[in-house]
Amino acid sequence: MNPRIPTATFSNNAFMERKVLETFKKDKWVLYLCADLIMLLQHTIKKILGQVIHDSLSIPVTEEELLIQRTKAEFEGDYTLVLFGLVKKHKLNPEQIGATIGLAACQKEPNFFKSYNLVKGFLNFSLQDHCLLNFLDNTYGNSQYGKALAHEKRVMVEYSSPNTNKPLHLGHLRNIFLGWSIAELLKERGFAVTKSCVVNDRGIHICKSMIAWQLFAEGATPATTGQKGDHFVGDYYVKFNEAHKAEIEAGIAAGLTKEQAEKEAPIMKATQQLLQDWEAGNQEVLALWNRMNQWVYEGFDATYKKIGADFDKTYYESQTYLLGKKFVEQGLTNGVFYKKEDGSIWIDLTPEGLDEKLVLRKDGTSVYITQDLGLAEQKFQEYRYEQSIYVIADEQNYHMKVLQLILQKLNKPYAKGIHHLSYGMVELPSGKMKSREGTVVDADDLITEMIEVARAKTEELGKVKDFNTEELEKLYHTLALGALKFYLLRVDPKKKMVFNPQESIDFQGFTGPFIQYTYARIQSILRKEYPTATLPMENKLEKEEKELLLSLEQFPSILDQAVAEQNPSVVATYAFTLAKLFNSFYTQHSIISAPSDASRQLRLRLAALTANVIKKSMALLGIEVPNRM
RNA sequence: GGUCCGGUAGCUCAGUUGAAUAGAGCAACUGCCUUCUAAGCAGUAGGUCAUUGGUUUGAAUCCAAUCCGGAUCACCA
Repeated sequence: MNPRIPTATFSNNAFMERKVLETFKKDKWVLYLCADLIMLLQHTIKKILGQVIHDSLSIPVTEEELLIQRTKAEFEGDYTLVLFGLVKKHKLNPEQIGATIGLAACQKEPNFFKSYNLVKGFLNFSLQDHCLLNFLDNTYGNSQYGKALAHEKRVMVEYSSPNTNKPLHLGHLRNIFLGWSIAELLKERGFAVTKSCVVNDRGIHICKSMIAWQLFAEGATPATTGQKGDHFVGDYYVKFNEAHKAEIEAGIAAGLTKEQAEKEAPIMKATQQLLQDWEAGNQEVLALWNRMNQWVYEGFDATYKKIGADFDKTYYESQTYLLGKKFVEQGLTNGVFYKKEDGSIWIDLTPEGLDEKLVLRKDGTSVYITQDLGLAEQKFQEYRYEQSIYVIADEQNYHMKVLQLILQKLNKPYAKGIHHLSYGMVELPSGKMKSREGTVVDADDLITEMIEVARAKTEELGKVKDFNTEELEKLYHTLALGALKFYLLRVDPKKKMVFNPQESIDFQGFTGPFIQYTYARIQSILRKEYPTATLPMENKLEKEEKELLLSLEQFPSILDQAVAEQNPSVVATYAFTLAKLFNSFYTQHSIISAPSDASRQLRLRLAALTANVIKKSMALLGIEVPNRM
């Protein structure tokens, strides 16, 4: 029989227990989280210590007031209560209350706390091994570990949202990996998620590609050239810019100013004409527009498939760009907007410290913000979301602020649920990527290069010589995308990052393949032997075993943290730390040849649970793990 | 100029709801494959946490000022 475990949170029923928390982290956006209380040791410790402090010192404390952290490696213990807060608030002596609390806690729950020690204001507790063994035995075979029960909170995550005039580049990849991962993290923690994509399929940019195609293609198509559709169309966008540049130079040579030359360039005038024809519904123009967009979509789909991105709903700007006009009428009637003499319509955001903002041009056409207003409404009508997350680069911080503010002023109930997941741009050592100057790192090219690197490394190591071609291709793909996705997701989204194409993405250290490798190693053991029988509770834990277990136990709260902060790098860092802990354990202790049956059962379970958690963590980042590599 | 974001080891980054001697990876150097996969492990070296002042028992973290870098403030999207 298992020893008694001293709180209700460890009972079987507690597995179903849920708690809804409100988390405010940095921004005012409210997020509801569900935490499975069963596994959270920290929570249990707080509960016990709160009671102990109340009983032994007659001080009422809330759990929020207690600061519990993992004990630093150089001190003895597992978890530490930091006493300074209590000491300050109640003007107490840390030596005295530390001793009192430590003693009382160990006496009250001897099956939970093994011992305590006091160093300055830090009260360190060691936990009884069997608490952790119990956790391990209950969890190791559970592939659902980390998953929260479903609840009714609906969230929409919009990401990718490309223009249709050029192929996806490295910046899109950061956006896509981020958006996809956040959506999966939300799902894992019980949210009902809709992944959406807004395709900017109309406007001057696509007309540029169209005009260049008309002028220079001589009827060529992706089919006749064998080129991927998005690249094909992107090439004409580049050709437009080359032609435009030449015409500008000619204009300047003829005595025009730069601005005049840009505007008056024949190819630019033709492009504007094309846009007007498009808006007027010119059949021929629409046919070409449809045809070229179709080429692009085929290209995008191939890339999405390759990187494992998917969407539940796609909005096309051509179908939604007029929606916002209703808003403008509404806002005019209730006085939120006002009309200037020339007929243009504005909103005054100066009371909020922003500027006056145009919402409708004097010719009655809508601007960028107008479209987004309409689309927000459309999304809400269709999905009744409580939160709507926009994964958009930080250059649009102002735009998103304005969008939310206008919706608030219009009293839209969904305004407060709008959240801009703002991420930093990916730059090159030479600075920003510029598609006009051809300095972008193309997504497809980059993936191809990564696959080559994966192939070279794998061949060099020669560990999978028995793999057939198909298995090898699959492995290279898994490793290449693992390296790339991890590279882009391991850093805080809001920080801009520099990508150096010269230094290829690593396969060692803090990387995807390092973690994949750890997983493959574990699988190699589990193929030989999978844990059976029962786990003897008299096992004494080695230092490395305990470290691993304490880390594994934190997994659900790591996921909550990632969701609350909207930050997959939290999961990436965790997965890396976990893999490192395992590798350290692995080199010091043999699993198959453990000193006893009891120990072997323990270590097999540790290996199995580590593999599960690694697999789940990586899956939430969109990264697959191989059984062998 | 207004607003916002950032500055931590040679490089890339963690740590920023204040807490023990500021941590990883890469690069450099030293060890470890006859034993479950060395894409690994163990170790050495590397820091004025941009600067200055303040709050505090305690500051990379909070406040103020300054310096540097970036974004944005379009009848572009």
